[in-house]
Amino acid sequence: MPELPEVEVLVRHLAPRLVGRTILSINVRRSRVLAPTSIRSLTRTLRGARFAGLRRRAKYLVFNLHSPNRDSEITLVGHLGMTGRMYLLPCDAPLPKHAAVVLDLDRGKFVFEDTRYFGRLTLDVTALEKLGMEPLEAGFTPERLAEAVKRSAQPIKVKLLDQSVVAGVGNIYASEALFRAGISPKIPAQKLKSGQIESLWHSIREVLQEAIERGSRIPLAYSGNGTKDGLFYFGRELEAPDEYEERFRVYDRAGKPCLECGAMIKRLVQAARSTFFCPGCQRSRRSKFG
DNA sequence: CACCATGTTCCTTG
DNA sequence: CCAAGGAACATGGT
Repeated sequence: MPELPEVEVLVRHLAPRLVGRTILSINVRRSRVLAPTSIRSLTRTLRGARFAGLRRRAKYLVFNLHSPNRDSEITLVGHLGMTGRMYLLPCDAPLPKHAAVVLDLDRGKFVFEDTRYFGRLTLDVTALEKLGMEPLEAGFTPERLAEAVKRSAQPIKVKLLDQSVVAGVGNIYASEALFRAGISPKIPAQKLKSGQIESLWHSIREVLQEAIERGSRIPLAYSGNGTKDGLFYFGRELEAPDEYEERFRVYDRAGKPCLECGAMIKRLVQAARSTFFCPGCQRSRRSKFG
């Protein structure tokens, strides 16, 4: 679920439901997800605080709260890791097996669930300081992308996963963007021509923007017993069948024909992650349109 | 049992 | 100091 588009859709969903709510109590069931914040510190800081805002930065959710007791502003940082979810439930709803943190609110409760517990909900803000450009914002230009990448010998696919360069692109959309740009994932970043950089810049934005738009159209599923509030879910069963076909053009399609040229989509491993690409459309020399 | 999984951080090596 | 590679984290699906 969680790359930039999924987090963006989640933030848009949660923000209006969360802002204005007050935290009555904090229930930490897996303290690892708070690290390096302690249970005591989180509990003391959040009790009585009210949600004032929510925004996205890369794949992070940034919650702003106000504490009336201490008259101070609080920043709470969330990350979904690989399997994290955040949603609102009625206060009497049963908790999922892997609920990591539960915040009881003045109306309902906020649940952070994460089967693998790679995610975070913490007062530690340092991760945000290391992040690079927001690909959908004005500061992201072909020139800045070229500058950020021109001294790296790393394969471009690996470079796209580096959150200090372009923040928010993950393993799925890195493969998808390179496919659309007609660029081989194996090319050393510094060897990209300016035309390819421009094409890649455009593809990154296009792929992310389209995913946000698709995610915004998918109805959210709800956990709990028929009570309809808040479980964000990106399951294929919720998507129209015709849309599922178009969701990814190369990701997880190894061995299937390329929708553009019919060649067999291939999988390779880079930096211990799977990369999917079309050997026909993504040559090492030039972009699709020369 | 084997391998795979939408992510990040830490440690080692060069 | 930096770049790059790999293991670790933890659980579940196929």
